[in-house]
Amino acid sequence: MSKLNPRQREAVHYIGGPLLVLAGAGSGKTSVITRKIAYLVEQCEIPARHIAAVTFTNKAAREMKERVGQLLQGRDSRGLTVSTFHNLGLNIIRREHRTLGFKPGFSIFDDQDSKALLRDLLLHNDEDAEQVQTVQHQISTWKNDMIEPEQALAVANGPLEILCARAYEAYNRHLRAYNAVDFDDLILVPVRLFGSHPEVLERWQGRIRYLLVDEYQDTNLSQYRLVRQLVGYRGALTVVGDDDQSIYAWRGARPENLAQLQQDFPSLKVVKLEQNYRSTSRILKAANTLIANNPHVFEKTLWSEMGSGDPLRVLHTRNEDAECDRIATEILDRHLRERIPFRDFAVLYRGNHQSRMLEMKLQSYQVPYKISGGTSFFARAEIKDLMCYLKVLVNRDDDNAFLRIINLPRREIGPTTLQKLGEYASARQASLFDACAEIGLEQVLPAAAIDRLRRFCHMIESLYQRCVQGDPIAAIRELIDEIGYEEWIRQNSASEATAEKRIQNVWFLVDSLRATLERLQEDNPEAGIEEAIARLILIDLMNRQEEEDDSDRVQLMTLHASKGLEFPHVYLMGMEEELLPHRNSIESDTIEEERRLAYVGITRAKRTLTMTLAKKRRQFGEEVECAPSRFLDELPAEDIEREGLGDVSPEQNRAKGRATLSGLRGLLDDL
DNA sequence: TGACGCTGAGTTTTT
DNA sequence: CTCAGCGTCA
Repeated sequence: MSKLNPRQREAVHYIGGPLLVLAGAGSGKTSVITRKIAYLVEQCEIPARHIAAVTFTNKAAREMKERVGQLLQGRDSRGLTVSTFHNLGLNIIRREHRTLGFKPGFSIFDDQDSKALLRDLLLHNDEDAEQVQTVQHQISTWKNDMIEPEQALAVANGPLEILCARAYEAYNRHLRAYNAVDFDDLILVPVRLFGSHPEVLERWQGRIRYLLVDEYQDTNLSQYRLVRQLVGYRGALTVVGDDDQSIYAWRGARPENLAQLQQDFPSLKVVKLEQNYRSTSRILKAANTLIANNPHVFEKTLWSEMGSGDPLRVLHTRNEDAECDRIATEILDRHLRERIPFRDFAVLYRGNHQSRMLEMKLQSYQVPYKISGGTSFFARAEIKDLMCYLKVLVNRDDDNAFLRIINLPRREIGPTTLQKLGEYASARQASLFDACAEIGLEQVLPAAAIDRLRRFCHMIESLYQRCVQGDPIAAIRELIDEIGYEEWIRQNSASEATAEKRIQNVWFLVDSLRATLERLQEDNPEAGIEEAIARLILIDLMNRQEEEDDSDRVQLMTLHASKGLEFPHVYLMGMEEELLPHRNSIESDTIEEERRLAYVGITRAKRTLTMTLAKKRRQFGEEVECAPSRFLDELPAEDIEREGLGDVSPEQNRAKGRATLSGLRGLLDDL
């Protein structure tokens, strides 16, 4: 992809003012962003350190960085910022922590941490902790909408919202006390800082002289504000996005931010990328006609030069068993007959639960597959444990992390001791860690308990000393040995094999920490273990592990997870009312986002697309009749082959899959 | 601490 | 139906 098409070139070369690039699926938007960065550095002579590109995921940032590095080949890319919104926010908070009143080495609360904190707070107020999830979600929504606790309380409607608003206030107060921020704060705190300290904002505006934003349709209100603040009125901005691929409104994304740009910048230039380099024209035609049913601010029609390709197929099956069986046998068949590698197939679905039956079928036919999604690296218990040790190491006020590891491995410190300690600490306005050292504690706890607590604190303290004075990575390795963590994992694992895997994860984390620290020190020799740990909290190591594992497997994932990816052969299962337009979306009348979800699924396919649906489905124990998805009626009938409807009975249809399978035996014998 | 049984929910998910 | 989360009991 060394040649840019005229539209792409226009998007790369236009630097006269704010630019919106409407990049259809598969139109080479990453090329445009990376080429534009290179262009800015080489042709416009903007030093790389004054350019920032912002993405949503670590993976996207990493890929972009790599591609820019290739383009600039040794030329000066030093100081270039390519990061996620959250990472950028983290950097801003770190640099400005003094102004913000944070102690250095603050903690970042992830989803589970904040849930735990909320549960605590709700229980304290005698509220039932049933609705932690709801409360957490509401607080996150408020934060993304930039609503402060007081405002929330003022606007709150009904007892539930009042409860949420109160919890919000307490939650924020406690975060402060822990010297911690949550994920939403990583954006929100910088925005507030810039709002109240123009001189700080000016400094950052001077540093970021050109800003590029990817996936702009996914920005929420606070991210949008951050972009606008950083850009100021200079308008040195390129945003890339696609309103038709906005599928995250349910978590605060505001696709209308795309249209909003025209009001913010009357001089906005719009470039549409409509040539698709991925799919056959039949697939694109289907995508175009489907999405034409949504209202649009910017019209766009994808086209390609990849030839018309095979018709799309819609397979009607008797039930979900037949549906999954058909997909599994057909993939196996095409793999053997047409020599298509397994990795060229993807099966996409709306909800994670849909993968279960399919997995069983794939296993029974011995088709190798890989599921993306599921528990991420950082959600694994052993990684959380170790991360909490690291968190306490850099921020002893992080009571949450403290509580997780104080008795792990077992140190004979039970709930009663911790409760007493907690009461003492909160009366003294001290963190749990600091409270352990206080003389007054001897009034409330037996000497033996205090001794055990202090032994723990002392261990952390001496570890910290070793980190600062000597080799921090070596010190952390020693710590893991010292606490007998490997032993503990072995005792608490179901099998020897899983224990080994978990131990490997632990050492992998330590090694990642080492690598992160080294990388940070390249830019800034002053960087210490604190920075590396904070950075690590944000890095999704899972992705890196996955990259290494590029074995030949069928890919299974949700439609959401498939965004940005492409596969030669795509199966889109569960094309039914209540499933693809999901039931909740039908009820809440948010069909348009569901349609975009279907659009995303269709546009993942390069060569063939097969959609499947079942007539009946077991749901919550009972059999339910399923209606075909309305989206099927919105596809061009002339490009679609239907199977299992009318001319072929469901039984014959099922037999069809089987027949090919038995034919495979012969093929196998030939090999 | 660990095993068992009850209850209730049951989209999508990144940072 | 299936699984997580919780509480109870030995």
